[in-house]
Amino acid sequence: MPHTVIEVSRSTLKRLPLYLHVLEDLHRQKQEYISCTALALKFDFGSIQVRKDLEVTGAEGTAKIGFRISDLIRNIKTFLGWHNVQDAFLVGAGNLGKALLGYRDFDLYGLNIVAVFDKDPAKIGTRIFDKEVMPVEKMPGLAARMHVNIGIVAVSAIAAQEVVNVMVASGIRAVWNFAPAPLEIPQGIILENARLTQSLAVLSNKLKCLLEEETKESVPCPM
Amino acid sequence: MPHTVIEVSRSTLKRLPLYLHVLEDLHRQKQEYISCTALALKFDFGSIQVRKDLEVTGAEGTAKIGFRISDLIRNIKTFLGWHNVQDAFLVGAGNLGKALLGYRDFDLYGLNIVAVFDKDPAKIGTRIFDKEVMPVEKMPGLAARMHVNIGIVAVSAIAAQEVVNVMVASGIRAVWNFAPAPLEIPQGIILENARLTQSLAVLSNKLKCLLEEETKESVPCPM
DNA sequence: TCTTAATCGATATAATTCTATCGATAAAAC
DNA sequence: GTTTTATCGATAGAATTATATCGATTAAGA
Ligand SMILES: NC(=O)c1ccc[n+]([C@@H]2O[C@H](COP(=O)([O-])OP(=O)(O)OC[C@H]3O[C@@H](n4cnc5c(N)ncnc54)[C@H](O)[C@@H]3O)[C@@H](O)[C@H]2O)c1
Ligand SMILES: NC(=O)c1ccc[n+]([C@@H]2O[C@H](COP(=O)([O-])OP(=O)(O)OC[C@H]3O[C@@H](n4cnc5c(N)ncnc54)[C@H](O)[C@@H]3O)[C@@H](O)[C@H]2O)c1
Repeated sequence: MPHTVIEVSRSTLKRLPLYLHVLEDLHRQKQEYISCTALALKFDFGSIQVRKDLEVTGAEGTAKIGFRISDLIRNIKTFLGWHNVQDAFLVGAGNLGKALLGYRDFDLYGLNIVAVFDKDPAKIGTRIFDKEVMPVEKMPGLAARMHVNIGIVAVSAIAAQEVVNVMVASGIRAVWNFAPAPLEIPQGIILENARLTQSLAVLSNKLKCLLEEETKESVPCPM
Repeated sequence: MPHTVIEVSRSTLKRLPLYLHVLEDLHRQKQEYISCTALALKFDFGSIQVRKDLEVTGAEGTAKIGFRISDLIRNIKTFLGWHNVQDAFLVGAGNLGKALLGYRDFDLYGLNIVAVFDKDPAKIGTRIFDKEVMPVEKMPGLAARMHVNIGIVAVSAIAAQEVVNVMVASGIRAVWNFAPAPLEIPQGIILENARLTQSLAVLSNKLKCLLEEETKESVPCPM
């Protein structure tokens, strides 16, 4: 029997953590069930969207009462791979790198930063959130030994490609990139860009439209 | 004559900063022109996509040689509203807040953080990247006086709604939210969520599929 | 017990977004 | 000077994604 490939859109994938956060909140408040209708109220999209998204995780609801929250949480986490926390290397102990190191909730999102690397001699050897900053040269050896699959790029754009190359050579399977540069990566390695500027671009454009609309009146701006 | 409303998709808006970064890089290297074909090589989508995106900014190219890079940069920045830098307030002087304060490139992206607020008495009065942390109570007065339109939320999820409410009451027009909580906001105010976990979710899911595919062989996983 | 109302699950339709095609144009090659 | 090639700009078509509809199901109320 041919195992049918379930197509999961990127959009759906990106909505799942939104649901998860709300669901964990409700779970802490001891609520047991929720309907798609109720869940959708928290967002600016509809209940059908929510139901369709939850469907891909294999969740099953009951008519009239909805879904069991604990089931949904488990299903979403399993679907995303967040039930098993993955170890990760972080390269770049700068402003952003420090923030990521200090983020307490990554374990909820399946991520555990186990080591930090930098190339600045002034930073190497110092400790940030109880982790020693190591020279990049140590990465290949450690990656193999510790079976680390995820590499986080938090260096300047100019250095990003070089860092990724080292990561790939070290056996890293997935790269989470915070630098604004487009990176080249061999086939079979996962690359995901976390670009703040994308989000900022949407905000800026909307604000520009809003402000323009106010000064010159009757300037149409799509919202 | 009816001014036709140009529909700009969110997807297009989010790709524009990607182009911008590459273009500014090429500009520094004194390259004068680029074709959509060449630009698209940097990304995992095609040249037609690039051309269609650039079109919305009003850019005009020349057959055989492509677009003048300086024109493209100007057009994109104008379209996003990044040619005029907007002042912004940041609330939450924690790990992430500090990283944002220390980010040198925001001026390139039309953003200038002019003040920082927190509610922790231990932090109030301290200086971070040469900016004094102020109590949240001071925001309403300052916002009106300084005509600040953008508010950045970098507090814990539990406090985010409360902070946004103060921002809105202070006359903030656009909110850039880093907390994972869904926020309620009145009609007419812009809300943009910068959620790292969305990006992480895509990465995690892909990695999970990759790893599963390896252990049990012949498990199909959509990529 | 029977009716009502809310919700799920599946299917169908609509909207959006991406990709391909083709003539026009401008530079380069011949 | 003519041909060739690369690219733009516009339009048409395909694919993807979001939304609506409808019967089935289950709990609650009459
Ligand atoms: N700070 C932010 O809020 C923010 C926001 C969005 C994007 N980013 C991006 O994240 C990246 C880091 O930003 P930042 O503000 O932390 O910069 P930063 O300058 O504070 O830190 C960069 C760190 O990377 C290290 N580094 C540079 N080249 C290296 C190399 N080849 N190998 C190892 N380490 C190297 C530096 O020594 C430094 O410690 C940049 O690409 C930036 O554009 C930052
Ligand atoms: N650190 C990261 O890398 C990271 C990544 C993704 C998302 N986030 C999100 O960003 C937010 C901040 O994260 P963080 O790591 O900086 O947390 P943090 O605890 O280091 O900082 C939070 C800051 O907000 C302040 N604060 C709390 N309630 C406040 C209120 N009502 N008014 C004013 N200030 C208040 C606290 O005093 C503290 O200084 C969180 O919602 C977190 O989920 C952080």
